[in-house]
Amino acid sequence: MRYSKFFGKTQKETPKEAVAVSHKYLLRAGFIHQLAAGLYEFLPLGFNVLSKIDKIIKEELAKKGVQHLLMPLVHPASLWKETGRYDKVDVLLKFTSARGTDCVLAPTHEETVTDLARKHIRTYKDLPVILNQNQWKYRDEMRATGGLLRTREFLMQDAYSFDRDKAGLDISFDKMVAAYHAIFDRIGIEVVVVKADSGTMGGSDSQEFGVISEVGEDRIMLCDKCDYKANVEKAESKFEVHTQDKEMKPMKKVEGKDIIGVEALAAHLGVDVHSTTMTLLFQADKEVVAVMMRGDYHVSETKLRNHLGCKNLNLTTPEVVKKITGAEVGYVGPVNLPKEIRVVADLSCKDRVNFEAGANELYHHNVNVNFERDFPTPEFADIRESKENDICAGCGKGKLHMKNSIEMGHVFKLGTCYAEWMKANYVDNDGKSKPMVMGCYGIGISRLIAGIVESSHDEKGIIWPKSVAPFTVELVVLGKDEAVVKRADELYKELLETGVEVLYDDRDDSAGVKLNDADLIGIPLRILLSSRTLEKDSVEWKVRSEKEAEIVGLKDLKEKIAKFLAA
RNA sequence: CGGGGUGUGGCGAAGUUGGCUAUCGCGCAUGGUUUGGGACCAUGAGGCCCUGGGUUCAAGUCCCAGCACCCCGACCA
Repeated sequence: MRYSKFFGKTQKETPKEAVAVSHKYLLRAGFIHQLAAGLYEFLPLGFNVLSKIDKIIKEELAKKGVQHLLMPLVHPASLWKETGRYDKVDVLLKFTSARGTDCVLAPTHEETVTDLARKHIRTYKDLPVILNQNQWKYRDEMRATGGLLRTREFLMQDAYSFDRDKAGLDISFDKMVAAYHAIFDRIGIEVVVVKADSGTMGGSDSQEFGVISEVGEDRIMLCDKCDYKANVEKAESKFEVHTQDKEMKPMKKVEGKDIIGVEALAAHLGVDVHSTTMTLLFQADKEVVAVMMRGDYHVSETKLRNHLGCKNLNLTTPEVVKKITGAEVGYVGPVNLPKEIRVVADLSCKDRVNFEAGANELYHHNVNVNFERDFPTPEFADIRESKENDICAGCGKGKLHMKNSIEMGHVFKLGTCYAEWMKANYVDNDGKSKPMVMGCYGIGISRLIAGIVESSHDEKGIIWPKSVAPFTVELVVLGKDEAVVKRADELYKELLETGVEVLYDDRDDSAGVKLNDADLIGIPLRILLSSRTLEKDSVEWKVRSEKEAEIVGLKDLKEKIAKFLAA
């Protein structure tokens, strides 16, 4: 392609809305254009990259026996009512068709694929099967950010496995995990796999594939000694154990008006932060639950939600706090709570003696509080969010460190929940009808583009891995000299004939403009022809990811390119 | 959805207590001189100053309403 005729040129100045590096470069280099908040057009450069990734994914999945299909983006609302997700998924865009049918724009395709399965799979002989599509998704997020990092409409690879039983699911799941590693390896991007929460997807096991990056919205914990990795929501760690008093002291009520925060409170009371207690009231579905957390830790709402087995979990309103405890937020404690309130304490609270807690009385705290003597011993559970430098629960030696990560892919073992909601059954070899066991597997393809740029760029622009670059070679001609331009035109045609994807910068612009644009766009190999190189019957050879350029004879060029591409 | 901010040629910006023909840089077009890291000169094109109301002799500027976008937070199968 001749760059002079190419649609979507570079721009020198960064549009002000862009903050993330990938967003800046992708906009400036002409890969994408923003239509509206969270909605992007893929220009020819961007579309090329998208297509490359799309192809790699499909090929790698096919190798594992995955079958490709395509399902609609518009779904009848009735299907979503079957699983109950019509009212539960709040990013769901609902609309009424011109004919008056209630519809949704698909944020994911469990409903449609399960519908297909129940209509086409009859016996255990039809199982296992894994179906995949690379299809657009629409999620009406409250807020889109960071260019392609979080959009409302995005291309997603989503696969769904159907098995006879849990053992079969494990095999399908492992197959997909292996395929994902093959995909990311082939693209040439380093991913970190962490244990994650399955969220409202339901199901048990879940893993996230992420790229470590400061702009990532996910927080993951990595152990510096072993290979333990987990999403912060899920990460398990050992808490610090402090020596405790041998004897219980009498409980005492102390005033602490306008003392905000555990640090200030600990200082005010003259106690250690770890002996203070945050008591929080959560609305867990219909029940109010009191949660005790040691002052130096925070509650992981994910862990708490999983422990309680509830769907919705939120802090209660200040009105509810007042009604239940008689005090304001900030002075809640376990002592004298109404008997019917369930109390869950984090494991870090266990075995403490003479600790502090709110007194359920405005401006007052209790010190020297003790379990059993002052209030019934609550249930204990790990509901603590791990923090930087916590001791790893995996090896018990290393420290956990927090990193931000961009979630690229997510795999879930769904189990039978969708099959049960939608009656997707098969007849097993014992003649009995059983629900299919499902898994689902997704990669955000458009987000992956941003992830690649985030992890592969320099101060001049993007550095595309060969596997997904929009073109593999950029041919640059410098100067207007007729002989040079003529030779460059010829070379361009020769390269095209060998099947190399070439972007030919034939513009009548200065060297600075063209070289800077080439750096920005980030095509892996740059071949430059000028009167200077032509004199020596050669070209300049510059690999984008390397610092130094070299001179290569024109007659050796094609062979060298072939070698470069094969490497 | 709560809080904050911004809307001025394609991009980035300036525009004072309301006051003359809306300004600058980049980009674009034409001609010329240049040509290995964002060249120079000359000429030129390109504007519903987000939209709609209002105040005023006079509105890009003030007031009201709306729309869009951005940032922080909540949300994110």
